[in-house]
Amino acid sequence: MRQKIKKLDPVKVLAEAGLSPTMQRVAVLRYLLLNETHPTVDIIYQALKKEIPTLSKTTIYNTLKTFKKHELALTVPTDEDEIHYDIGLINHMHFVCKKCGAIYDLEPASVKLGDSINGHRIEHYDISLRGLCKKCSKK
Amino acid sequence: MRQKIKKLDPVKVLAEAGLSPTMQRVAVLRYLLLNETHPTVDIIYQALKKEIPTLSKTTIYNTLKTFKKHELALTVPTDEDEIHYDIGLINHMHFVCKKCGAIYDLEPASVKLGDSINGHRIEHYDISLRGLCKKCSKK
DNA sequence: TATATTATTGTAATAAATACAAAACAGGAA
DNA sequence: TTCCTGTTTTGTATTTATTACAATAATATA
Repeated sequence: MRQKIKKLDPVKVLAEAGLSPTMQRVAVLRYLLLNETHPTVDIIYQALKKEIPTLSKTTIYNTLKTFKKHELALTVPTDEDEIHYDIGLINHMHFVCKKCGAIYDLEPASVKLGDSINGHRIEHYDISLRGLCKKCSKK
Repeated sequence: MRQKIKKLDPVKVLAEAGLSPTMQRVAVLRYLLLNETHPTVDIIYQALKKEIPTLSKTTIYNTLKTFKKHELALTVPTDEDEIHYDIGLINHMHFVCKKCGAIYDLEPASVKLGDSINGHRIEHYDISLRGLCKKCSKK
């Protein structure tokens, strides 16, 4: 599934989301499309500063917040204090290793405690749903 | 399911986890058992300071970290910057409202985008698995 | 009781994230 | 093109959640 993702054109994806394709947004989106590393804000900033020397960290924060609102990016819950981001164009499951902290992408599938997926043993899971709650959708 | 949880004795639960039942730990655990509010560190601190005036916020941090390691507590991924905690003795699903931020407990069930559960419309989901990854379990 | 280990406290430090205002940029209209 | 308006980026200053650490207190063990 990553292969399909990697071929997407950041400029087109931004246009479809109704966002102007500024150099900074294109760079951040391309970084998310091409990398499976679930980067933090700082990792993205350090990487892109090389190609855009005037880049500001605030821009990365703004851009990711905008992407998240438009569902182009999402945050991966981990036990660390820094927030990890991933491309949001497909639905993932994530496996986070308790020991080394590595984050793996998995195809959505039903899960049970004690099962293994791709050799990763599931000791715990969080299923977190988002949307409009009953009260808010009545308004 | 909350009803069963509420009747648990914090002292016994701590003993079973191999943790000494200090006044502070009992208070934090009881708070998590009795409240369905998915509190932050600060909310717990403000509430317990009334009964334990010498309480330190660092203790709440330490205690929750210990609880998490022993799987008595878990963190609920939200889009806010403060971490929300919940009792970890049963497996939950959580629904987080994008508009009002409310967090609901749900019974684990299979989910599909666009479905509704208890009137809450699922627009997005994160399935986050934890455990030992393939590499780490080989060592 | 005495001793060793563990837990708590409070302050100081860290660092992630935000607020804000100025400058730069993009896109549309004339 | 040129002007105009709203949007985006930038950089600094600020906020605040979280951690580090060392001293004190409490707990468990012999």
